[in-house]
Amino acid sequence: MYLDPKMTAAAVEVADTPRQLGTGRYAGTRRRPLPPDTAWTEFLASSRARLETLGAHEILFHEDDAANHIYEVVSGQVMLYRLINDGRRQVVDIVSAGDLFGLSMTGLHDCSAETLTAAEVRVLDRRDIEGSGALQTHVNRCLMTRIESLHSHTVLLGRKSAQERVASFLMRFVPKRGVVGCVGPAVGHDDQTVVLRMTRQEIADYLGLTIETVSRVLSDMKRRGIISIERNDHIHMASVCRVCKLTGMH
Amino acid sequence: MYLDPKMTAAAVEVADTPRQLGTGRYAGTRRRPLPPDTAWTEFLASSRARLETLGAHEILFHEDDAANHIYEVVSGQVMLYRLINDGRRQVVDIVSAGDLFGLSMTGLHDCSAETLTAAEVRVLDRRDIEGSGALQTHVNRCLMTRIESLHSHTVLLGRKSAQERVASFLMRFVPKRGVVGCVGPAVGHDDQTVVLRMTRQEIADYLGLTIETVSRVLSDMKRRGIISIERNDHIHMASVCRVCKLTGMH
DNA sequence: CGCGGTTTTGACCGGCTTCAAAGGGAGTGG
DNA sequence: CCACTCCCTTTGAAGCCGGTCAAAACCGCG
Repeated sequence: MYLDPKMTAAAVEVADTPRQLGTGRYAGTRRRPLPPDTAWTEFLASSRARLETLGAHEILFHEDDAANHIYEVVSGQVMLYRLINDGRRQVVDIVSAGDLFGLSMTGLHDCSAETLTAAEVRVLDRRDIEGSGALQTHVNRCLMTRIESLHSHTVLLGRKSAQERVASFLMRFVPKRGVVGCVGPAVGHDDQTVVLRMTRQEIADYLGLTIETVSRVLSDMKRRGIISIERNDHIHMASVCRVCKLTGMH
Repeated sequence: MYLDPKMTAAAVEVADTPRQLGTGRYAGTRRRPLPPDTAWTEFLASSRARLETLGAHEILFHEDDAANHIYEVVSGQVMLYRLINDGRRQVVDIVSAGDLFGLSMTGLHDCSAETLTAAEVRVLDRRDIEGSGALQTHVNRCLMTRIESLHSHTVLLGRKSAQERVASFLMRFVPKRGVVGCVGPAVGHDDQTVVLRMTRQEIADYLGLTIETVSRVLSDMKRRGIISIERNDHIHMASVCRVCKLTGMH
């Protein structure tokens, strides 16, 4: 049911790059919390928007379906993925509370959307937001955030080793570190438990790896005392800082 | 000056995927030409927008620079890239005529921008567009297009072999095929010459490969009669269709 | 012709995939 | 409570793709 072996990331010369860049923040999205957008919240209150409550692993739409609605994650997480004909899958994005998804320029969805966890999703008619400029401003901010997140993920897929990918992935779930902007090495002891609400297969498809490699990297980190795993989806990091150092950003 | 070896893409089971997806179009952006946006063109005419004319390999901004302007490509191509501290580089996007770039949610650019070719770029003040809803609509469309393009690139980096990446890259430059939406196998003979306005290093950094691998793949395609190379940046494809089949989308 | 840059080619190696089998954990039924 | 199944995960062994390092070829250009 599968196939194709594939590649290797590269080490790269940056010969003529003119200057050294700024502080090396973690590659996760450099997002800051969106300020409340009154036009948007008012719209939600008055509109025909409906709130859907979904269980884990429910599909919202498929690639190539007509894109007549846009979606806002209220709670939980949703993954967006693409398939290629021979069965390979790539998870292209993971969205959570406040994120918009399902917008399309072509009229057809360019990927499929499936909940990772139980989730609430607000479904809006595409045309309802197309009219209003004030709403577009909010949509805009969400799109820019997604783009910055995709840029980070591009670097991960193009240039990071398996270990760096898994470490980066773990850091995604640490509040105030990684994704939201690292606040620095954090004083005192610095342990943390993250809950992975994804199967190994989903993680692998997100990180551009195989299920076996993800498993091996986690086992190796466990062996080295960097993490401990309980119940398979609860991962305890003895030192967040140590994991962060493995991401390839420091 | 570099380093890290890296990974392998994966073959993936898609066990519980409910249905077979639609037609396998090429993974390049599924973009269709934007309809003329009168609000936008009027704005450009009346605004303080300035048009900059640049040579090849000029830098517009660096990662972490303040993002006070947004940019519109008028002609030529611009690449966006990120560096990680040890020198690895990943080109995260390549933009051309009509595309906007340099928008940021955080106030700082999340990547650097450098021209690939001689180019004209319109530079707009960030605040000039922030006010107007009508303009946001145009910005929105551009952002959605970029996101769809990034999704395609994510699949390429996460799941494609070196040969598939290079073939996909070549198809990018074939008008009416790949990027803009494949019009099908094309009747009659179907040869085409594309001009690569990028060095091997830039191509490698875009495709998540090394310079040597890019070179080897191209040599191999040449040996097999699929392409011929003249003057190093002119690549003649004997049959576009044949190259397209190597992209991994068919 | 010689020189500096990029590109190509070669030989080797290693990380990740592949293929295969063993190990858990949860649910069901006796 | 235990046996059994199913599914996911982990572990093992082997192979290959692409990276690494190094040298040769190419290509303007002075």
